[in-house]
Amino acid sequence: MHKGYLPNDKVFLAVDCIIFGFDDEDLKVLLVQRDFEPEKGKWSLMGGFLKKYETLDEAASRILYRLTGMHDVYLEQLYAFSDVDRDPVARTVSTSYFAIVNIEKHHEKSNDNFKAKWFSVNNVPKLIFDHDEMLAKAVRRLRRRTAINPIGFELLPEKFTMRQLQKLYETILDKELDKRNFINKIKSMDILIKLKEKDMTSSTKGSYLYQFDQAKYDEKQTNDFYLKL
Amino acid sequence: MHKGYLPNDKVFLAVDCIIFGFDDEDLKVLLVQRDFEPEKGKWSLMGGFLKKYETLDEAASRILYRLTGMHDVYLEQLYAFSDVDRDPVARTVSTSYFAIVNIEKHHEKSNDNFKAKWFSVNNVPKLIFDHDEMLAKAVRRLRRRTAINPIGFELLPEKFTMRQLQKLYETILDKELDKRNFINKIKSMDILIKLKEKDMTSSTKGSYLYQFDQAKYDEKQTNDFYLKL
DNA sequence: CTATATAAGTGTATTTAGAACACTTACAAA
DNA sequence: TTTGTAAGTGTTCTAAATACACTTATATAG
Repeated sequence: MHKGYLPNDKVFLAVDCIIFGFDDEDLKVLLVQRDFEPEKGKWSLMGGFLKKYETLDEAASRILYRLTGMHDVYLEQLYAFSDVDRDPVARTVSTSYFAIVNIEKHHEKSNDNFKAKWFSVNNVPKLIFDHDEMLAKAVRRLRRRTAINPIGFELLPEKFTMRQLQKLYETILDKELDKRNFINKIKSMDILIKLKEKDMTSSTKGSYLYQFDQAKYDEKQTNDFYLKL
Repeated sequence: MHKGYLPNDKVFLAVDCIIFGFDDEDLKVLLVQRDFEPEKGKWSLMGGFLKKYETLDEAASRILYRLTGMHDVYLEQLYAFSDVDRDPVARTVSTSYFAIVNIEKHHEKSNDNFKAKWFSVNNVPKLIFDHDEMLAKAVRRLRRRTAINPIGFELLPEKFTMRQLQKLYETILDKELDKRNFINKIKSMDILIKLKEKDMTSSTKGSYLYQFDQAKYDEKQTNDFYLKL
């Protein structure tokens, strides 16, 4: 064996996913109830082990797909957690990823093999191991990301109203925003398409629906533009 | 063994350190010349393997101390790199850390067991494995960090002039800053102590020396304040 | 059919923060 | 005593962020 590569130093490398969604009311996180020991019955993030022939990104995708049936989801590496005793079974380092998924789409495809449930991030049960810490870190990262890069669109249905979008940002950032200022800022980004259709469920007057313009967004991405709220 | 914990899934977990310094001219990075295979003789980041009974942070500290003899250095976890073939010897995932050290202090304590050398970040040799990518990511992170949090003070001697500080920021951010605007912004942060002493080396007039006020800084840290340049 | 209630939609004025800009000063060396 | 060098210092202009209030469309209840 080569210098330094001592088989005894090998450890388990896990991947845990913090999966965010939004339901017009709350920012939610998808948790699973463990059906195996240790901590059977407790709530936890969806996780798994890194396989020999995949990258961490691939492992995160695989784990996410296994639970939600969804591909092409926004996924971002968050942080590697490595407390020596974080996992009581064996020395395991876990690299956490956060994902942003559309709850509607998720409900169509969800995998019933897992006992999974959406929880409001403000009302999450005690999680196993250091998963609370992971979740807290993910929420902070999501807030910062959202303030820089409009990734939040992933959380909305394909067609949405300005008020839904505003509600989403208010929920993520956990602060109230002014309606007019918000609309102006969003319009100035120029990445939305205003549709002729109206959504009539929220008011008698009805409110216009918008669509995210992926092409324009990609175009702008190159010269780093950003949104500050 | 418990469900999912398959010994065959264990991997090596390395830690690589991107060590930044500043010498009044350039932003520098400390590299080591490998004296063992593979890639013997090539330049690389200082690295090592995670031991069974330490966290990643502890491993990074240990590795940094081994090379520089320095404790209490700014260290931040950067990113976990996991390409399947990134290390030709064995499947190894590497968590990278970036460190900010004071070059002067380093020179006093440096460990001669390693062939280490400071390189300007703009003029770095080809590195082994994916270390180029790690370095590039670290530079980006350092830029963003510096624009938010005044961590750059770690790179300066204990007493420094405004022009040195400005030069440092210009170097990190890779753009020129206006002298007066810079001073105003720094002063408005109120985390520096202006000394009676002057530094006479840079000009005939001499320029006042400043000191970083750790106490005031810590105080402000709580309510997240930041610096935008 | 008229009145009422509800959420949507819209523009301007004020404040604040960022950027641009040039001359004077202290001192050493010629 | 003159000259050269880097330090030090405020104000104006511009752009961005914020604060703020009334009108409109339409369904429903009286």
